[in-house]
Amino acid sequence: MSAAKTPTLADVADRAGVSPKTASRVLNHEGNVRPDKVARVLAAATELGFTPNEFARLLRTRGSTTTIGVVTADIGDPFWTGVIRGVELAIGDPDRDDVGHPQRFILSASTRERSDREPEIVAAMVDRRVMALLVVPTTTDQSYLGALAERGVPVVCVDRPAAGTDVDAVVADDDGGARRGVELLIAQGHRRIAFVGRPSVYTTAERIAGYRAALRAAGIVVDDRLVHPTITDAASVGPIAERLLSLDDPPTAVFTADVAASIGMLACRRTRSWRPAMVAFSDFDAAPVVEPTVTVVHNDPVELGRRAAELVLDRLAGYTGPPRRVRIDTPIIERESHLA
Amino acid sequence: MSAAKTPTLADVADRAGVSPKTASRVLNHEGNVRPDKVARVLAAATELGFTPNEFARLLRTRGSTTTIGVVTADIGDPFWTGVIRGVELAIGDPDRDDVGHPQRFILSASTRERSDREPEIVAAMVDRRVMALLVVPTTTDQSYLGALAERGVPVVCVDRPAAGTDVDAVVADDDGGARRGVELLIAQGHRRIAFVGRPSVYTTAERIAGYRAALRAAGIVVDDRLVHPTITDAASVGPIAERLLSLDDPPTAVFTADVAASIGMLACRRTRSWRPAMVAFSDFDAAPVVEPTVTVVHNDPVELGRRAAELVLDRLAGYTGPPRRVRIDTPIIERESHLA
DNA sequence: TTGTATGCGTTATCAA
DNA sequence: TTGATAACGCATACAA
Repeated sequence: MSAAKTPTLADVADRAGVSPKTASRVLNHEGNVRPDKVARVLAAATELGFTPNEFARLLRTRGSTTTIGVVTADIGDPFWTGVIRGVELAIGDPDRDDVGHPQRFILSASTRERSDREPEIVAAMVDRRVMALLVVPTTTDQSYLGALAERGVPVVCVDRPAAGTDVDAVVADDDGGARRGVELLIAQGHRRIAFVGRPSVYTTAERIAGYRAALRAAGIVVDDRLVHPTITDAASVGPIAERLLSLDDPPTAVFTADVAASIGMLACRRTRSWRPAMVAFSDFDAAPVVEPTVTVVHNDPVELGRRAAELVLDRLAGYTGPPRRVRIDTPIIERESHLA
Repeated sequence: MSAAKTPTLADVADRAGVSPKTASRVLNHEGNVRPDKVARVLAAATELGFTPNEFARLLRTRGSTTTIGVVTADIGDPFWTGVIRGVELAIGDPDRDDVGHPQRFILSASTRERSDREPEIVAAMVDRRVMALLVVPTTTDQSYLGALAERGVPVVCVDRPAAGTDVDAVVADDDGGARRGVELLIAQGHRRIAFVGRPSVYTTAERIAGYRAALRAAGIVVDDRLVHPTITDAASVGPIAERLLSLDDPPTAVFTADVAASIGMLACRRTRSWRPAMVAFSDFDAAPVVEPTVTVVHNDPVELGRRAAELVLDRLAGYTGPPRRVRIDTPIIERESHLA
């Protein structure tokens, strides 16, 4: 509205009766300025409401921003906002050694259904000179990220490793977590254990692998009719439960591979007479308060984001070693639902 | 690592054998360039891997970014990430009339415990020339936002109105929602109804107001020993439940004012023999699947964020009217827990 | 301690 | 259709 042109450093200098350079010195606390001029410049800056133009500054200093780019998959899933929360926590952590760092920001965008936009979004973020990038890979090829890392932009993949290139990555122990979860059910004597979850390129595959490994180790043959990595939301668990129940030899236990599957399964327990034992991948708010309380494999998006941000901060702090892989533990939280 | 200097427009122009301006024309699709030169420039840009320096461009064009700044309170609360999700959805909505808009981003930061940082963060975002600002007010005075709005930066407050200035705001119907929720309990014959929730400047006050209004309207005198806007997390509900139960005349129903209170209350129901009727403010994943299913006042952070972003987009599209207040409905979702 | 001249990478102006 | 030149706002090098 008001066209009141944003005041520049030159305006401040004029008003203070000094040269632009002196004003710059004052505002950047370089010292070597007479106290009275310091006062005049400061006063002028306040009166004018001067705020430095970050673009001009960064253009001149060839610096990068204090911003970390975060590219997630569909933002509709609270899991990814949990990751963002973890990044927030890490970059604002006062315990890190680089105290007095400037305010850091998160520049976020999600690919939303169209994973082909992933490279575009990354490119746009690089144009905006983000100081680092966190990417949840959704495409089948992240080789374009390698070029970035070589250009000196720290890149970390989250939740899944990058395909086609070797960059830092933070992933959860999907395989091991699923395996331990299913083992818990096997230890209760179950031999017919269903797998229910949503389809996903990497993580679901890993969890299915863990599920199969646990069964194989126990000498149980995998029945593919029990494996349903096909749900879209909690509601879609209902029909799957029907099909499972209609089998000659229905499962006596269920491993739910994500929160949606778990919520859906709980709904089935309520509305149907079916009461299978249950272990869930990913903890959720209600798990400790429903009846029975739900035993889960803890999969913490916040921790994922936090560790990823820490890898980034390490690189920004000077680490130049080879790409690192961090695997976040997925410990079992034993509650009641795995008991027969 | 590799110091491979980022190629500039001049580099592209050199390689294509044209002037920088011509290269610029081509890259910005300004037209009026001979086809063969267009091809040469495009080829050179690709070969060099040229990406424009956004800072230089914005400096020159005096433009603002395509970024919306979002300042939230403590990012530890999933409610705020829900708001961010809503903003994401709105700014990426292909149904809006401004199709073909450039990739828009969210620049986010949270004040984390220290609400005094709110103005600093806003200032830093303005220095970064965000095209608009969404703020969840945490301080007691947002008059500094008024100046911003006058400078032409669209500002929208989310969840709570700004104090000390009149800017766009999107808030939930906290008062009405709480009132309707409590009325539901009164209709079931309850007259001793407790209020449990976390302290908060604005929203909790509104919800308590609704709670009181409902009681007053029913001729029930408010007993302050039943009002506990003091929890910090779900676990802190336990001691409060003890105190409520130790009263001569314990409540027969509870209104939980936020998700933490609701989860905490569910835990109390499990671990104690106390089974009060219950209505909760804010829906949560497990509400439809616990026993009994929880009747809630629906408070949708995603909708809050979405509407806020829409106000912003309206202003960016040219709306220059007076500040608007949007109140998001908080409809009751009747399930079972309100029944005695 | 202070100021002048120059350049960062891009676009705008205007003349050719 | 093209290109030389200036300017955006700031910081750096170098002088004074």
